[in-house]
Amino acid sequence: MKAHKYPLERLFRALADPTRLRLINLMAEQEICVCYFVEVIDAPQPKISRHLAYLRRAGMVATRRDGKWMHYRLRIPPDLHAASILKTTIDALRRDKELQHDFQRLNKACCGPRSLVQLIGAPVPIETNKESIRG
Amino acid sequence: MKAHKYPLERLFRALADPTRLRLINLMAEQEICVCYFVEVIDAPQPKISRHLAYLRRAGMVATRRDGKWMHYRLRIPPDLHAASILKTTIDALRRDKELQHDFQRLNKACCGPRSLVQLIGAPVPIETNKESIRG
DNA sequence: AAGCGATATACGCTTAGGCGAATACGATGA
DNA sequence: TCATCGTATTCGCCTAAGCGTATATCGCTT
Repeated sequence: MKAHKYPLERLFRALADPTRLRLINLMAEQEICVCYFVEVIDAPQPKISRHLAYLRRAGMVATRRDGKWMHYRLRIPPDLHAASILKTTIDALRRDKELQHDFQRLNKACCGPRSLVQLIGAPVPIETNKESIRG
Repeated sequence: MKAHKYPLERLFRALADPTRLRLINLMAEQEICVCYFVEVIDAPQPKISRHLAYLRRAGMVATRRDGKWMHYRLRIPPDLHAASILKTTIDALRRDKELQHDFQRLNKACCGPRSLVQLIGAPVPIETNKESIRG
């Protein structure tokens, strides 16, 4: 990642990609496992991992390992303005039709009948950030 | 400019550049003439014009011609979330030391002794957006 | 250790977009 | 109409960063 002159520049670059916006939308209220990102966004796994790595280098997500599974969650930016921008962004994303479909696919993958063999046994997302992001 | 999947993506790309952040900061409360941008930011004039053109294509600024001079002003995004993000961004920029120096240089160029020959007779910035951006 | 599933990284290619330098354009005034 | 000034655009070059493919790594299980 390039060195940025202003801290906000790093935030805006991280937000300036459609795949990363989808990832952020999915993480808005839940810690999510990579396998669900791949399932919901329906993109090649390396593409998902690369964008998650970008968000991690930008300091926007934290990770938690659970055996073979990696969970990603949003980190609230310490800067109040950055946090406000991120919150407003998430509120805007929630209004988008296609991103609402992402949530439906997430619920189907996580909580519906486990018809997909490769997802059986994968860990279910747990809630996070609820009070800090949306409170 | 690329076609963007989500409207916010266009906003974030426009904000993801240090020169454009400086331009936006300077335009926050005033309509500004290109010659002052060049003077304050102290960059080659084509660089300033290219970034202003980018902001215009992104729908973030409007222009007004006054003889040979071109004035740029911020446009409030019609989308409420985008407007909120822009406002928060401007509030954050105002806290930055270097960007405060930009304002000092602007005041010197506009209102101080006109020691710089090429600025004599250039139009003085007029206030704009006061109630909509900062109200 | 070997094998496997989940995830991360490397590689090669392509494109958006930044830059400086040169040039084109448009309005004014001689 | 011609020169000049302010501004915009074009050109060639370069880098950040996107992509798909292939491969490496890591944790678990046998």
